[in-house]
Amino acid sequence: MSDVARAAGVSAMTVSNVLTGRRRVSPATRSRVEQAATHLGYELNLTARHLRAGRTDTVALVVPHFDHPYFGELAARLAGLLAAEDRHLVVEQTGASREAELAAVARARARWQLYDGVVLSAVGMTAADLDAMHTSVPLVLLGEQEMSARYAHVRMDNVGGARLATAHLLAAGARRIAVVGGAEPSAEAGMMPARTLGWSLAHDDAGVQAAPELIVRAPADLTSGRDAVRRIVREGLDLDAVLAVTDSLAVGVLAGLAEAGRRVPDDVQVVGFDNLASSEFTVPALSTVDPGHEWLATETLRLLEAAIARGPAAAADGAADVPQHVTAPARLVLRGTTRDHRD
Amino acid sequence: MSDVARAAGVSAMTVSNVLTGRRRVSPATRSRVEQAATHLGYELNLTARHLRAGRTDTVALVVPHFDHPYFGELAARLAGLLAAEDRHLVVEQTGASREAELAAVARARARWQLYDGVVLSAVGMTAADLDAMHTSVPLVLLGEQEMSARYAHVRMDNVGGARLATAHLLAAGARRIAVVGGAEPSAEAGMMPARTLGWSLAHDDAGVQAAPELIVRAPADLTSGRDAVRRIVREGLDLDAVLAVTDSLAVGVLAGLAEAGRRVPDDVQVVGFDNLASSEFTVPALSTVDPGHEWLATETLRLLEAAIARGPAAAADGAADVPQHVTAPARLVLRGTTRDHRD
DNA sequence: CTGAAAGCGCTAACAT
DNA sequence: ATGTTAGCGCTTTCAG
Repeated sequence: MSDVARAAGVSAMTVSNVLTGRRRVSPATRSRVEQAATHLGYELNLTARHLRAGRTDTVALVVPHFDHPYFGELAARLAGLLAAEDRHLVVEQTGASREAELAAVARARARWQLYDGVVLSAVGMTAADLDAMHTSVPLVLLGEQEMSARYAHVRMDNVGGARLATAHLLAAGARRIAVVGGAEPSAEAGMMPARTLGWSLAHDDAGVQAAPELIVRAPADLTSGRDAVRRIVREGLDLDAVLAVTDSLAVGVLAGLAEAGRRVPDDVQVVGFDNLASSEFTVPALSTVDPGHEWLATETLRLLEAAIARGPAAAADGAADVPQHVTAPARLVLRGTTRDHRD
Repeated sequence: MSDVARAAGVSAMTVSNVLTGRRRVSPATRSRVEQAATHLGYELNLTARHLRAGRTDTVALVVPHFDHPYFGELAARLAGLLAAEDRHLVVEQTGASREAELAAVARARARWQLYDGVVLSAVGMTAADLDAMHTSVPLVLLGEQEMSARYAHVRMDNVGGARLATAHLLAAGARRIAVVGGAEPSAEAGMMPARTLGWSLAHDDAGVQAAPELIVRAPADLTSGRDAVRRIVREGLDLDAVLAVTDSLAVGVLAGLAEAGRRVPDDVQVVGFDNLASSEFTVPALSTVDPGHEWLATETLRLLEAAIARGPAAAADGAADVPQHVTAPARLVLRGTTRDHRD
């Protein structure tokens, strides 16, 4: 920068002023500076500006794995909202497992200071892990960990959404509903247990006995969805519907059912959860639970703004002005993998 | 940091030494420092370190849009490779259109200095745009722009891949092959023209007349794939196969064909291009061109390393040691949307 | 093994 | 409208 200043015959301060536009600079000087800058191929050093300013106008979204469409969609939404105020979004990855997440978070404490705020989507961390994590960086948590009082938290209505979906299947006549990606039902233990709880509650609501052997454990990916169906078929389990706890699983389930020659929705109905953009385009089109994407993104940023406003200092202590915990409203999207109600 | 130093009764320098491990520190001092740091909740300021060091150990992948599975997969691969050497990957988005890309690139010149190197995946920029873009940041280009001599460039074999796929369709008996996402055939004008050229050349190879009315223009997304089929059906166009220039389009095409009651592959065969992870799970499973993902990621980083080693200074001038341009080898992956050869 | 000084490149605050 | 000074928080270099 001083090179440019020298070339233009002014001080570094004036160059800075031209670049930021913060102070009035006479047109003549301005153009001399601009010429000199172009001529020298000068590029502002943001690292230095950030150090000086103590802020970076950048928010990070930290996700378990880059390669998951859900986070891509979320990132795009957040980036859109941030761009409107001239701020940037960068996406970083932790690495899915609890261990990887903890390691990443440990390393990240320092790293996150590079950002004005962080949206952390943690899948493997427990509430205890979160409490052990101290960071002064304004943070919003996304996901299904138990609430940590120290950080703002945005979550989906997993129980409600799964309950809605299962209720629809039951109303459409299904009586043997497998929950692929299921787990021990619980509102507290993560996404899979919560969605399984919704499945279970819907059965109670309808006065139908839920069959525990239809809880099919599976990681939330495409391959596992197909494998789950193969397993079900191999074991000769009777079923007339599937609640897949994620759309990725549902896509795998559809592939598995096709492979097994089961017709969807005539023989087996399927409902997913997430309403990914691609889910409208499966054959048949996937019925699914929409977790309230827009709402989630907007609310996440609102809470992050609040955390940033509270200041990095306050982020760590349970200030009077407590971080909020909100739940997005889920909504059922009916397409071609379910039959109509019979009522 | 000076706070920690004071609390531990040492100098800031010693704190730094404890943190970096670069110099020997006596165990006693080390533990005093560590205690003080934990006690004060001290977090190293990376911005300052980066300013001082002139490097950030971070590489950025800049993509048109977060919400595209192809880039998610690429990012995951690059992150994996980088993590092995304790370096970080962040993903940023430009915004798909040429205008957005140019604006982003203009703003980005300064921004990219935050990184040791940048992998830029540009879809809308022309060679002229690239030449107009001066940056001292080590850069590798991904995509189908004409080669810019100034930057290393990794591309897919679009022409070869599409030619391979089309040849297979022709050999399997198809004679009316629509190219969805097609364009004026050309090796120079971007991904769509290149893949359309492959389609055209395969016809020449087989001595079959390619029907120009079967070039169906469409942006590369799911909806457009379905819309393209709807248009084809509405216009009563005769066809027995589709080359979709991306897997996303192909998925939309499959949805459109299902909607129109055309059986795949009996009535219409379909081949995509990209081999996304999800493409194995369509019904029927999508036959597609694999652009050599692994190879692409590895090669990209190799070239980026070279650019970084050449140094930021050299990035701008056409040094003796010229940046390289490489093309990944494409491979046909046959699954359920194509019929077998009849030869 | 530890410390003091200096500076990375920028900009707020205070001159002029 | 422009310049001077000082300092953001770290680490390299040179001294002890």
